[in-house]
Amino acid sequence: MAQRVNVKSVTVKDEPTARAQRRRQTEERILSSARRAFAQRGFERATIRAIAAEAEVDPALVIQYFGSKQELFQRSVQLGSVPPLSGDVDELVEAVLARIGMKIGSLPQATLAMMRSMLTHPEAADQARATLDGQVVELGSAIEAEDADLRAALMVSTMLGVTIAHQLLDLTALRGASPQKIAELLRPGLRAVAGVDPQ
Amino acid sequence: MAQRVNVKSVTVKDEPTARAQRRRQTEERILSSARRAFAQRGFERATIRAIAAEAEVDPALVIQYFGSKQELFQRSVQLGSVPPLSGDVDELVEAVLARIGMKIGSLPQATLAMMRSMLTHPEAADQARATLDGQVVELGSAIEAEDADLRAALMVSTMLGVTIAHQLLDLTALRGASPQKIAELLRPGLRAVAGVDPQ
DNA sequence: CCATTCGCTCAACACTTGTTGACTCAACGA
DNA sequence: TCGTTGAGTCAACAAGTGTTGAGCGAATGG
Repeated sequence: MAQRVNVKSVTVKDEPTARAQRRRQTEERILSSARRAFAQRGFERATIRAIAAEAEVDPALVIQYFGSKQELFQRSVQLGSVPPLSGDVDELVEAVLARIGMKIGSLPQATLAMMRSMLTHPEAADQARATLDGQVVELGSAIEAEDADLRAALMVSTMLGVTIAHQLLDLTALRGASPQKIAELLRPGLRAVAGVDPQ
Repeated sequence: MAQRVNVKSVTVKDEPTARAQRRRQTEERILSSARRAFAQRGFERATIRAIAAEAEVDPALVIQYFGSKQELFQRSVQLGSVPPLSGDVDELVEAVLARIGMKIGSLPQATLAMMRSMLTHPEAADQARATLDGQVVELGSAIEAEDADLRAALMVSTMLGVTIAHQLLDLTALRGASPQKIAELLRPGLRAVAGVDPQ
């Protein structure tokens, strides 16, 4: 149970002191609980008390570490950098589909927290809008057809809708569906919206 | 300002008494404020006090009339019957598109309230899931291709995504877009998902 | 005309929320 | 070894929430 810890930091460099180590551990534990809570209850229903309880920590500590519930939320939804899409339209569509095929069902809690809260929490809405707008621009600049941005926005909206229906609403018809199957059925439609022959 | 009212109910039948009339008026006024509040803040952030204030009424009256915030919400999201879809696949796709073409931008507050709350309010989620599941079945039973229900679910999800992105998130690229244009761009994609040649 | 109904308000309750400041005590560094 | 730092707790506060019960006064109807 008790984990042995170097007392004097014998090794050469920046061996983190036991205290700092412990601090980062609890901080990470809190963040993890927070992400889970925000992801499945949304910003308003997730309470600091519940988060603290799951992290086995006093509520006051959460505030002491993160400043406020809002700041905790911001830290919670910060996601590891998403590699930017690139290539021609065909490749982009495939990339988007692959993202669904692989990642749906295993989306990071940060993303789910974000999506869960974006309709009711104004700051989450702003951030979501910014993120989605960004993807629209990325996609749009590769589309040659007229109304590139509008088409891109519709593609993004489609993926958004499928993700919400599947991950957050748990639509019955999507419950058992395999991500690959979904991607496969979506492909012709997405290609059509992107303005290339559906093939 | 003062509207003349029959004192003795001279006319033959069921002339509503002034009191009852007044009551239904305030009840409707409260419902209207509630719908607006739920639609733009969501269930948790919409407060009874704010609703009552906008309806120029005491908060207690809201509870007295509707029982609880939850019951008020249920009454608020009850929407006038949606005509069930019917016909073959082509007609169904057109009907769905027409619904976007006409109604996006002028969706009833009840629907918006529902959608706004469905990710964070469990009861709203249940009701939304039920409604969407219903539409999936309607659509699915008309699709001849394999995976009819899955295809139907993807169509419904697409419409859901577009509506959310347009009405609730206010995506920049969708901001100015005309509903007809959106429907037009969506058509080939939807037809593809429905399993008919995109044409 | 008068007793009763009933729309409506007022003030308060009970509870939950985020947040704060004083405090404890083990780890730390010299 | 000893003073200091800092992780973590405890109890409490202030604000806001939904909800309740007593009460007022006008409409009602006999």
